[in-house]
Amino acid sequence: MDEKTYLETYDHHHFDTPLFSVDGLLYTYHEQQLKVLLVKRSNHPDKDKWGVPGGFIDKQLDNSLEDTVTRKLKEKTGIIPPYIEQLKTLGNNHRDKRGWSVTTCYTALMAHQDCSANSSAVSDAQWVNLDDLPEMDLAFDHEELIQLGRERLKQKALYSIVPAYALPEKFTLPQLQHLHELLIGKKIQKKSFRRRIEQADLLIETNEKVSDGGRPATLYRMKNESGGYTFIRNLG
Amino acid sequence: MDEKTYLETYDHHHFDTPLFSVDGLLYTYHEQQLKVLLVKRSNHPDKDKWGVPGGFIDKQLDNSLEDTVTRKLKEKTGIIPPYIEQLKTLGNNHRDKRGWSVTTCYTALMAHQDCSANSSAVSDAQWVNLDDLPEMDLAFDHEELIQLGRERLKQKALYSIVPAYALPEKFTLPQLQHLHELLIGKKIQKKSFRRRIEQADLLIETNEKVSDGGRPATLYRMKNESGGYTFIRNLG
DNA sequence: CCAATAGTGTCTATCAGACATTATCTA
DNA sequence: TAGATAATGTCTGATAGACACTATTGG
Repeated sequence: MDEKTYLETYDHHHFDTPLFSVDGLLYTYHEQQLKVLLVKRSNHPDKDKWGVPGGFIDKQLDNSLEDTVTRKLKEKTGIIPPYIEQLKTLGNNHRDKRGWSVTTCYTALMAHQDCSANSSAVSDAQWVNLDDLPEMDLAFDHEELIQLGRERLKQKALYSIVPAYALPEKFTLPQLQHLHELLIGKKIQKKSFRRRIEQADLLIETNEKVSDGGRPATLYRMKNESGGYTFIRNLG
Repeated sequence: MDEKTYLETYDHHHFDTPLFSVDGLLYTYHEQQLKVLLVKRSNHPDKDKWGVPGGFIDKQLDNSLEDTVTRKLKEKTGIIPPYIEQLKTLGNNHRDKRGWSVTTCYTALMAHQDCSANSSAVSDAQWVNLDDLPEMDLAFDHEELIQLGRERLKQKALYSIVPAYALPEKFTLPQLQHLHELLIGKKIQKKSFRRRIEQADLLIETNEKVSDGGRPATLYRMKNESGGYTFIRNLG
């Protein structure tokens, strides 16, 4: 049989294909805490449990996996998060009651204020503090996935300023530093933190300042390419 | 409908599932060059072209994606490579003529000498120098995948000694350094390279030495946990 | 001896850690 | 002015880069 004939008679249902989904682990930083977006499942299995946004690819709508995760996250937040990166693909025969199942997970970051799920009209999506997850009995292995994403963010905090995407467009250095400290799990020397950011020229200083009870802090914006910058030496 | 009824009547063929495969990018170092294992495709599509080892999951044989890639690599090499790590999942509607297709790729390393594909009896698998790939017209997007894996290995070379898994069990520091230089694409200071490995106590010195025309070099073995060690400061 | 490769000594530059000091706001 | 928070100055320590030097083999 030549390839043309093969393709004409090909039916992908013949293959031993697992269930395949795409999940988006969307984190943000709000009120000094790290939060993740959860949605209430409206379908079986694990109906009515909370889980991360995600679902199946739509062969009509999506040209790539990135399209799928972007579409799913936009459905729940109203916007496309400014930072989306593939985390890991998990596949085995026990994570889903329906049998062999694969999920490709993405880590995403956005500002809390930019998310329409904050609206009181939305009841099937909410930001949840990561410390509160153990009591929530999430769907499938989603709690494990969220911890995996958090580990990745910790690494990012050690050698980049990617966590800044979890902040509003304009933010202060003390805010960013606190977020990094939260992710890394220990205090950072203020001087070290500022030095490396200044030397790598990653931020744009604005004229604005905001006060938090003491001397007002300068607001900064990220430069376009700063998310891709990696320091040659880690913090911690 | 309750969950029990749902699961009893569930048929995964109802879903808009893409084709899903697992690929193993297996690299090694031999005769001063970086090589990747290719196998000749025996089935459509892209029949008779060369590509990386991989295939579909087998719901009977595999409990996880790692099982799948391990099984596929063992089929072609005779052993399970000592280093296997997930690289990336690529999914879109144009990489496979059959339509929407997803592949989860793993990067793997092993010693050239340990691979039974070197046997003259094997004609459907071969190690190919990475520089020779452009002339080979590989199947699907496999050339791109191989470059992605190579990029990841370059990063590993900057902050770990993971590339050592591409060498025989016993190897010399000049061998390892040359492999790192190949991956990074530039010369490393001999002193810097040795210092960091010694300080982190990553290798076991053997009594044996091998000569390469000058003063014989000491053979070393990796410690068990050394693959997981990351330096806090990069080379380069 | 020389050529070749392995391995060390040592100086410098860079950058994170520590921590004291100064600056700028509000009450 | 006191209290709080932001931002800086400056010393130390760790470690990579540079490069000269010594060591050990074969011919």
